Amino acid sequence: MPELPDVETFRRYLDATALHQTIAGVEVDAPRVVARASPQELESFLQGRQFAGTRRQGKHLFAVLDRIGWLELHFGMTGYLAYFQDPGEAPAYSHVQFRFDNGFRLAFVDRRKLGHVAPVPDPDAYLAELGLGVDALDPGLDAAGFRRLAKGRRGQVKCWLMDQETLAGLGNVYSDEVLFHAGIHPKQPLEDLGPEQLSRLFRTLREVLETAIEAKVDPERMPADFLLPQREQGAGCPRCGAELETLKACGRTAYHCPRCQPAPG
DNA sequence: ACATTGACCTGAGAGC
DNA sequence: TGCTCTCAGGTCAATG
Repeated sequence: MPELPDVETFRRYLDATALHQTIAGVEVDAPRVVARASPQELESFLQGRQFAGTRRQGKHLFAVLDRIGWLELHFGMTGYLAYFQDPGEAPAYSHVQFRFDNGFRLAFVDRRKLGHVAPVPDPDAYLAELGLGVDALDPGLDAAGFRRLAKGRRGQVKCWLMDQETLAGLGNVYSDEVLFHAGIHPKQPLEDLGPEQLSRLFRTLREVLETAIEAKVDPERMPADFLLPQREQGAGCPRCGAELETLKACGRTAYHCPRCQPAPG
């Protein structure tokens, strides 16, 4: 689930709920979800501090802590955030809970435990270590920059879109969505796309991500021509009605419309 | 460089 | 109903 639009939605949720409150304690019920530190180290890193703001790069969310660095939140496949007051309201799988001195809590919920939270005392060094590419919504990225990213690269366009070291933020679902709206087959060789097609792909990508964020990643609020709500066996193309097909690309299941996204070659 | 596979975890849904 | 199998929106390491 958590790709760029989802994580951006979590970021706004954190901003709207949990900023500027002193952290009284941290409760961890699944130590494997805490990375780069023990639960005790995480608590001492955070105790007495406040989340002063947030940043996001690709699928990584960072809560900025005054002076001492950041807290990283990565959501794996099933992670999300929940803010509540009564401990009894904690959703199942609330593996890490940040307890604030106003009595509220922010939970990092992650059923499959493939995500993590981690203290980041040195943000610059950590970002360098992550090696993430430019955020897909970075205002400094334009069509020309996007074309430069593709230069000299080969392989299937879907795999390239999902490569976090090139462009950060797209996963299986949104790479499919973008290619669907661009009318490009997932296995289209990147090297066969001309400059105009790449520029159009870039504009489509931006539009899709922004639209998903506006819809708060709720499939019900997405435009009628979105593929995402149709991700199930036997569903029809929201544009032409043809039966959607799946294929394997980069080891993932890719949904596409055989009519709107003709096979290359 | 690029692609595929299995592992990491755990639950949901299908099929028997 | 209960069991077993397959699959799931993310990464990472190992292997062609």
